[in-house]
Amino acid sequence: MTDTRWRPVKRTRTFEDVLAQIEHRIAEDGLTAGDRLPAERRLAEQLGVSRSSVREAMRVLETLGVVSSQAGRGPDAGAVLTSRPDSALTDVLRLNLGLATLELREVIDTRLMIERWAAAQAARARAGTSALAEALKGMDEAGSAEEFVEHDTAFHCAIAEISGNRLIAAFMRSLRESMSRYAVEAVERLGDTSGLQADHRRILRAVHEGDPEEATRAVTDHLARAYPAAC
Amino acid sequence: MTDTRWRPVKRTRTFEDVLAQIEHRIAEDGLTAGDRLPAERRLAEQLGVSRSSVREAMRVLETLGVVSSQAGRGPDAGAVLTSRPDSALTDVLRLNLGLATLELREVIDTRLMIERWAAAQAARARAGTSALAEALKGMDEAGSAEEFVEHDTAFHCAIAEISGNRLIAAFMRSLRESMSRYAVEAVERLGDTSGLQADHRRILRAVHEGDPEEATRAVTDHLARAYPAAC
DNA sequence: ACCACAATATGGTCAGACCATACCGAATCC
DNA sequence: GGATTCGGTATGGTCTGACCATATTGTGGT
Repeated sequence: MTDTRWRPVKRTRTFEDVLAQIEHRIAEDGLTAGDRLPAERRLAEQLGVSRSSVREAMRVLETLGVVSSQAGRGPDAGAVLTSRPDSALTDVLRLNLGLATLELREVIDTRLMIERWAAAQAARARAGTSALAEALKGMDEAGSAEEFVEHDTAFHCAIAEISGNRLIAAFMRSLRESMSRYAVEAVERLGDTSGLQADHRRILRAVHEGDPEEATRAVTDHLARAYPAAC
Repeated sequence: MTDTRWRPVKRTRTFEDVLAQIEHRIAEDGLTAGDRLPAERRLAEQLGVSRSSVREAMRVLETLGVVSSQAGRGPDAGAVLTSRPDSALTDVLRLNLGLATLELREVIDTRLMIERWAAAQAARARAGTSALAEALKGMDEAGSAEEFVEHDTAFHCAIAEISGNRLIAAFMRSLRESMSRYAVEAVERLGDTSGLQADHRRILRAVHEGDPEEATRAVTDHLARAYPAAC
């Protein structure tokens, strides 16, 4: 008991230090999307760590959707700061769904919350309903459940885009992607999609005419039809 | 042109293959939180790749909140499957806010959406208002803006917990954490917190009495007071 | 039975090498 | 002079092998 000193319970791993340094530098230097980070070897030298640790930090940043790495030479090469929260959110949701720690019910409720909000906002914005009409046409012409769901996703994501909130739009896309498997199953179980299409047309009309309350109601009814067990 | 064959535009990096394999195995074997993954060296051998690639994949999985690595030996050592979407969501939001690609307005609107939903659900659940009362007391006794915000966060997160939806609760926590800096600024700018506390008491009353509509209104008014510019 | 200590399995880190990619620039050819 | 070709070079991607830190497990002595 003479030489063993207590240490902080949680030691920080090297790559975590690197992460903190990089994030600090981003805040300090006011770096934004498009700016380049130093090369891995250079960063390793600057921080006095091995390249492996820098690389692990890069993987984390890439996973979080804030850097994009590109080999080669020139202005586009190296680690460039970006901002793609989509894939990160999607991965988080998909993997946690796969581990069965989130129940489908929770995801569907979340989706309902977002769709209601987005539809109301879109009705207030009253812009760009052409994307909605196009998705509607795609669903009409769909030959399989997968194809139908694909355009259905486009329809609902377009509403979120129109709402103007990129965070919510990204979250919407992630939710749809992570549960696309279940959506296909739901459509197949339903068989007939004419009811869903009637709902879609009602939503489109409400958005086009700028009626937030009706849009909210329409979306609520739509999801109640799509997921009868959960709602 | 005799031997150079075209390759798919996007080559997959080794660690991405490893990720896919692991995710596939999770789905295939029905692994859930608590189960262990093979050791890094063993996994590398099984998949025929280097340990570095396996480690980079582990970093990604850890970032996404689905594995937790522990050195040493025994049943708790190694890579264990978990499910902690919180830190992953928080990091995604915080870093993307830091890159100024998400505007504060978008985050606040998202928060408003979630809080309205959560308050209504909590009022329907009518359970566990003791955590709310405790947070309220903490805010009363707070000596600084930081301390006030800390208990304020606890209050609002508790509402999300009561709602019973873990995904939305996790998202709420992440939103609060990633914008805690701005919350402190807002409280300091406001100076007097008595108005906020009156709002909190009104929210608590609505939840306790099981009045979803009043809870929604109370939350809306509260956030309008907290972020006057954004609402 | 207990305790001290070695063995071992695990993640964490490092150094150095080599490959693949893509730009840059100089040499070459027309 | 302009276009083309080809080597140089900076970058990320991968591998190997070693060593360290940590924590359990086994073993031997008391």
